[in-house]
Parts: sequence; C-alpha cells; structure tokens
Amino acid sequence: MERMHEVPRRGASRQHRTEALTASKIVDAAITILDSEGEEALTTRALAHALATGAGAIYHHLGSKQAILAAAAAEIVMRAIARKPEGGAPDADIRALMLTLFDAIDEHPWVGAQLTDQPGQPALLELYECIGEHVDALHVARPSRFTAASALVNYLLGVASQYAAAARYGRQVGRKRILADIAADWCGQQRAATHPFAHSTALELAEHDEREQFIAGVDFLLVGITTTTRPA
Amino acid sequence: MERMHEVPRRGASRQHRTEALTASKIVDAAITILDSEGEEALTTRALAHALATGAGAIYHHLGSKQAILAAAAAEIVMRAIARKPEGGAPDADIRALMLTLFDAIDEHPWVGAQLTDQPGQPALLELYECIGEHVDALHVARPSRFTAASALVNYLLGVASQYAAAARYGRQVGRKRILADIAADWCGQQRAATHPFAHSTALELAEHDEREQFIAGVDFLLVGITTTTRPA
DNA sequence: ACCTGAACACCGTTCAAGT
DNA sequence: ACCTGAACACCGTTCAAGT
Repeated sequence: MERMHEVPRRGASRQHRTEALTASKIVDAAITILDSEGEEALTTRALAHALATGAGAIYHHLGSKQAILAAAAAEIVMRAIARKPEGGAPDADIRALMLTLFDAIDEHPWVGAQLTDQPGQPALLELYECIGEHVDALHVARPSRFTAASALVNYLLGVASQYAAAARYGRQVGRKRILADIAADWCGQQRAATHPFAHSTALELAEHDEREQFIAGVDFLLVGITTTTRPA
Repeated sequence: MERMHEVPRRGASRQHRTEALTASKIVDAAITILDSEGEEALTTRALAHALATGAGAIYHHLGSKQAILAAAAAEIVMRAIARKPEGGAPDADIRALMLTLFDAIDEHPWVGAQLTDQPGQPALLELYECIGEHVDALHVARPSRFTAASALVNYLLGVASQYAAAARYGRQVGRKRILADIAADWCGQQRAATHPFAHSTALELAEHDEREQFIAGVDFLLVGITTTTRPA
C-alpha cells in the first residue's frame, strides 16, 4: 500500500460542536476541503472529522456524497453568477459572464468534474439559465436560442473538465507545469512524424495565456452565433 | 447494503485460458464490459473473471486501472479516426470528422468521461492531432491554429462528458428519457419565474435532434474561426 | 516470465443504539 | 429529531507463492 492518509488535520473544529449541524454547514465544510486539499481528500470520514461528528450525522442531513458535491458545485456557480458584471452591450456582457465562470472554475477546479458527474445537476441549470438569458439579449432568432446557449455551455464544460483533470493529477505542481510536461512529450523526436500538428504547436501549449485562449473560443462561438442566427 | 453485484456472468470465457494474456486482450475485454454494462461494472474483479484469471495477472501487463481505461479510450478514438471520411472541401471534412467522433462517443459514452479523467491522455493527443490537421487545411493563420483546434476539442469534450454522465445515470433508461425528465423539471410551475430561459426552452431540450445540435455548435465555431482568423 | 488469489488499506453507506 | 460510530459490502492494488 502506498496510501497513507493523515486523517487528523490541524486547525478548525476538532472540538465538540456547540451549534447544530445543518446541510449548509456540511456543504461549506466540503467546499473548504475540496479547495484546500482537492477532490480525492473529500471522504465522508474527512468531512465527519472536520465537522467533529460521525458519518451518520452527515447522511441525516444530505442523502449521499453525490448530493454534497452537487450542492457544493451549485454554491460555487451561484456565487460566481451573483458577482457577474452587468449593463454593457449584450455581447460584452456575455463575454464578461463567461470570464467570471472561467475564473470560478480556475479557482475551484473540482467544480469542473462535478458539473458533468450526473445529468440534471442543479449547478448546470443555473449555468444554462444565466448563459441563456444573455443569449436572449443578443436577439438570437427563436429556434436557435437553445442551440446557441447549449454550444456555449458545452464549450465551458469542456474547458472546465480539463481544469478538473489537471487539478486531480497534480494540485501542488500547478497547471503550468502539467502543460509544460505534455508539451515536452509533444516535442519528442518521433512525434514530428506521427503527430506533426501537436509537435508544431507544443510551444504554444506550454506558453499560451489560458484565459485569453478561453475567451478566444467564446468569441468564435459568438461570431458564429450572431452571423448565423440573427433574424433578417 | 443495497448493492448486490452478480459477479459470475453468463457466456464468454469462464474456462481456463489457452492463450497467453496480453495487454491488448485486457483492453478488449475492458471495452466489452464498458460497452455492455457501463463504467461502474468495470472492476478489476469483473475484468479478471471475464479473462479467467486473477487480479495480479492484469497488473502484470498494465500498471493500473487508469492505464486500462486510458488505453481503452485511445483505442476507441483511434478506431473512429481511422474510419473518418476524406477528400472533400476542408470545412466539409472537418464537419465529417467531428460527426464521426460524435458517433463514437454516442456509441461508447464512457469514453467521454475518460478523455477528461487525467491530463496528457493519449486519446486526447490523437483527437487534438486529427482535429488540428483539419484546421490546418482550412488555412487558418499561424498564431490562431492552436486556439482554433483547442476550441473545437474543448467543445467536443463538453458534449462528450455530458454523454458519459447520462450513461452513468441510467444506461437502460436511455438519453431520451433522461432529457425528458430534466425537461419536465424545467417545465415546473415555479421555474417560469426563477428560470425563465430554461422554462421556455424545455420543450426543445426534450425533443431536439442531438446530432443536429452538435453539428450546429461545430458550425458556430467554424464560422467564427474562418471569419476571424483567415489571413487577409 | 507469467500467473494466482488471499490480504491490505481504503471507500460510501447503513443502522442499532444513544441523547 | 438529531446524532454516534462500529459494521457492512464493496473498491484498487500488492505480494508471497506457485508454474
């Protein structure tokens, strides 16, 4: 066995609780663990310990680990949406919204995995709703609103799940390093023949600005959406 | 406990093996289980049983369960790429390629989860390379090739991970039913006030053609890419 | 070298029992 | 009603032992 989890953690609440446990306290504790120690560190045992309680108490308030994760992801998404900028031109607003969501995922990469863990995720509804309302402001023709909003959501989900993967793989290493390692692989001698495109873009993979790249993709979609679906 | 896995399965190889075990045989057996019984059914025990061997034999050929899944996903992606249509106009070719990949994911939805399980996934390199080569054929200006290819890959990953989620949630139920259930939720009385966009597009969620919707998103991206990045 | 399968260190979840 | 924590049914992985 290589694993050696140190369950007892310093700080916070190892004392007996004084206030009653609530669903929202459980979710907050889960977010704290997810942010500071990553997806894999969130076990029912670690959560029970952080809350100074037993496993059963958690199940009394929230029915499953999936429910905790779904609630945690919804909380992060709703916080992000709440601080979205407002009142500019429709396309500027949608860019700003997408960047706000990107920043939230960059800060809480585990959300990216959770968004696509189960269908009908509450966080996904919030995401879709907010993006959809902004698409409406673009005056996209009726039958294309759904398609346009879905395309933006799907693109965001793709980026988000890659962030989650990188965070899972090496939290302390950092994305920069992970991308550099992949780029080094793509630079390999034999790759030039077998994977010429990857080989020739390896440098960009290692050095590009990820936020800029993200918004460039959003812009591709926005151009496509506005030039294709605007009513005549 | 509610779980009651029936490990002994009918048919196939419950006899002793006659030929030696190989990595590719393990991967093929894994694909069979993943396709027929879903992600959750692929345990080392189930795989060992299907191959009429012990757990250790599998670890002798492939170092971890993640390695098996990565190899299985790469196999599916490479098979899909191998049968991609060729020789039309660049933008027609890239649409055909994306549809081929979409169909592969529709048929093997677990691939969608695997693509974003770890960074540096071999399947992802193949995906990126093939899409990138097609972007090159579009004569996209140098500095934007990487951005354009990444946008297409990210969009595909977003769609793919949603397919994986639906398959995980209810394999026998079917996507159609899962989407209908979500749509029913969005149609709820109180949703009209809190989530007007979702409410007003619920019908489309339940009844839209998913393949058509997918390619519409690809078209948004292609229009954006070609009108934004073509050299003057 | 290749394989076997019991054993190990975990998981999420349940449930009798306490307050 | 709310909570406790031991117990249950799993996991992925290892490793001494066999061929």
